[in-house]
Amino acid sequence: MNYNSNIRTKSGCGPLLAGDSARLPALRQQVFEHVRSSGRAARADITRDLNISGASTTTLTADLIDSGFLREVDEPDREHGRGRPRVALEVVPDSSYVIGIKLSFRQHSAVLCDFAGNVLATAILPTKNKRSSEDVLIEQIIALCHRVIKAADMSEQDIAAVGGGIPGIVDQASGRIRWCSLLQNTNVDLASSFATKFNAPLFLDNDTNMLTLAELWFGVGRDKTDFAVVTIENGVGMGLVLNNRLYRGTHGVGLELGHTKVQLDGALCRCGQRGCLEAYLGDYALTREAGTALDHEDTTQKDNEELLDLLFEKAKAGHEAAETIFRRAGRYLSVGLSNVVQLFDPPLIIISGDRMRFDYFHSDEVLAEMQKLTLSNSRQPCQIETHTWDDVVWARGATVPALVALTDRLIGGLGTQA
Amino acid sequence: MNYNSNIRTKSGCGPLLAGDSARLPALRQQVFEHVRSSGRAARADITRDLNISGASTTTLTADLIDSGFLREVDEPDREHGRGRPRVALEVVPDSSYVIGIKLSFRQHSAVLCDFAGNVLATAILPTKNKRSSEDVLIEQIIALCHRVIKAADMSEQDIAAVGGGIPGIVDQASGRIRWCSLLQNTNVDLASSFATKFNAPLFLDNDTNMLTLAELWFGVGRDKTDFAVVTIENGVGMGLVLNNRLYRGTHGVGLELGHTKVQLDGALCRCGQRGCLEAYLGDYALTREAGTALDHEDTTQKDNEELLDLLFEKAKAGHEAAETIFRRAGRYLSVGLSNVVQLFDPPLIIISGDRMRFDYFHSDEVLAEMQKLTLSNSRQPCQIETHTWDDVVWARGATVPALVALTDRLIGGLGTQA
DNA sequence: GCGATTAATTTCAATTTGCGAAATAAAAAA
DNA sequence: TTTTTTATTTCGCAAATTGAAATTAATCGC
Repeated sequence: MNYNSNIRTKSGCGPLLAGDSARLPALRQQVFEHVRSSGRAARADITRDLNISGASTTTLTADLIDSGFLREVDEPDREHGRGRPRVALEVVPDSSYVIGIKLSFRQHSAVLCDFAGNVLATAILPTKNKRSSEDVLIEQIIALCHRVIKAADMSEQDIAAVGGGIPGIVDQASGRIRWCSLLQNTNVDLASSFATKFNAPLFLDNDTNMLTLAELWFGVGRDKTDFAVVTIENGVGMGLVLNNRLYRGTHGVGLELGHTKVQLDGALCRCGQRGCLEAYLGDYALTREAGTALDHEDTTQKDNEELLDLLFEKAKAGHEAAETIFRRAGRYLSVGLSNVVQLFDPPLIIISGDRMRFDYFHSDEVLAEMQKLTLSNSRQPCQIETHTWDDVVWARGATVPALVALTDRLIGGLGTQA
Repeated sequence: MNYNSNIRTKSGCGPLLAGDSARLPALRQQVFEHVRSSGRAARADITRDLNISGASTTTLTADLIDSGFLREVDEPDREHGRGRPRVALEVVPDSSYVIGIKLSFRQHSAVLCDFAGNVLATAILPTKNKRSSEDVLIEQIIALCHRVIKAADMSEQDIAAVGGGIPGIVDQASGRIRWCSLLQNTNVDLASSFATKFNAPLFLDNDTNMLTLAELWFGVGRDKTDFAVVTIENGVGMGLVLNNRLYRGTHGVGLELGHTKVQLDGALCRCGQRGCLEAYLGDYALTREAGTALDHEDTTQKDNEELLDLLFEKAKAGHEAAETIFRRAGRYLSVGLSNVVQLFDPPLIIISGDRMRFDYFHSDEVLAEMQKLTLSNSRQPCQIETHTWDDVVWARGATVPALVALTDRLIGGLGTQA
């Protein structure tokens, strides 16, 4: 008999499970996070922005300063009116350090950040373009970490946490990799293996999520509570921030914009379906028509990457067939984006990823077409930004879970969600 | 494009605007809401579920009982093991009452609920099928309210708040109607007008949102933190619950599933675009092909609604052309649903709305096709439920904002979000 | 029926959190 | 220099919560 079962004769109304919704972090942690996100903030700013009393601010900042997490900035306030000048506070950057890494086929990238989020060093580890075993991948990650640590002239002991973004499906809570295009095996507990060989915990997530976090923490997403990030690399992915939090979906499979259907019974996708957006935008989608569009001898002995570049070059030079390929892809991108706008109504979409170097994908035409495809019920058009595809940005996003975990551990009890 | 613009060197890192995210309601209110959502709960349950101390539970419940919001249930606990038996608490239902209404073309519906969410009475006001002026609509609403009040044998003074769902675009915060298919004018401040003629405030929102709230508060959505509701009525709409909250999008325009594109350059939609989902599923989409499919004399002097029913009847009787129309619509519905799954990855989609009476829209074929169209990366398939299209359910959803506002006012200071 | 046991609830004395008001500090303006 | 203005600190105080112990109300084993 279960004596703990609730007495539930009548079933009531209203959402269940409300209790688990994370409590707000303690004020102390909020103050710290506010200073970190502001870069610099005077006590008066904190009082105003967090809507707390000045007395509390004094107490809390004094505590944080004593603990060595904050400090006063000497540099006098540049300009002020009357009254006692405000004293800016800032995060003591060298109280902790974290590493963020992005794993991909061509190369792994890493950044080393201090506790204030400043990048202290970056490193790159070129890799061979094939799937590897878990052991090899771990070795590569550790080699990469050591490389970036060395670049920053530090030691492994200085690193408090590591975050990593991988192309694949991760159960972010457990750190278990369900599937990853870099790995031969599935269902790999990379985080645990890492923990046995390195002096800091590893937090893993899907790489698109990491890029989305990069935009939320360091990019244009900082002042938005909701936005979407669309990535066009080998596949087409999406990350979503809702209410200042990364939304991961139920299965943590990632939000598969690339496999939404834009054409019933359309082009064949490598997932086996027809009409997926990716079947028009993915690299294989572009290159499989290259053979038809270009002279045969041009296409035979090139690898995919070279072929893509050739195709792009031809298109830019005015080769009509080649241009059609890109134009069509751009048109379907418009459809995909307009669907995102219709379904989510975000104020901002950030488009990123390696393939955005093909300007057909961010031409005015694509954007205009997208706006045209979107119901404009007197709404302001959704803002679209195109961002760099620099791997370091992705790696920097990977520092976010590490910073969040670290902050929770050092400063607060209950967590902010990333 | 400035590629480094997203890395601001000295301005800090992390999301800005974090401070404004609503504080949690006071524990007192959490206790009340937990009891209401449980139907009944003993103090020991509250202590466990809310993760607070028993001492607090005693204090808070005593306070709520004193204030007349909760009471102990006499009825002894049916079964318990050793130890002092727990005493169940429940909401005092008749401390306040609210009305919820759904406005539509054929009829307006209303329910009257007590503070515990129990439906005490319902009422319906048939209307003529045309757009009306603001004054007429207000009169109808007030007439409807009085009708449901009378049905419950109460008086206007007993009603503490009214919630309303309308087919249109509402700025839910201000109560201003940007556009509504029932109204001749746009930009109508219905809530203010109502306040001058009725003794309780009116909270307005889009009707799809109200249905979504109904599922969150009274339906299968209660134990999910995230789910989607798809409505098929005249148009195709969507409501989304993320993290136990209704997500409204930036512009509050509603999430326009009906105007996502499922076919580039596809069928013409009444929005002027081509290839919208609604252009295959909307009533006009079905009826415009009826003339071609059926004998001419059958179709001429019927109105849309009759024509639809005739078409459905013929299809069920085996009329091939008629059947194709529904089958195709069902197929596109599959595409739309699978796109929702790919983009949001919700654990549950609830399909509702008047048109679901056509079983072609919830046949096994549609669901099977949808699952087939969805990447199944080892994920469990998204659960799909088809629900009744009863107007009372919508109206009941409309009580939610009223109940929430009331609870905030009576019991807590700061609000839970609906 | 009677003590032992168990679980729910209450009591009570801290403790912690955060605030308002007044005091103090540091600058510009008069 | 004095006044004004703004930032920060000081100092109780009030409210919110909690842990530990006490109390209550039931069952169990004999």
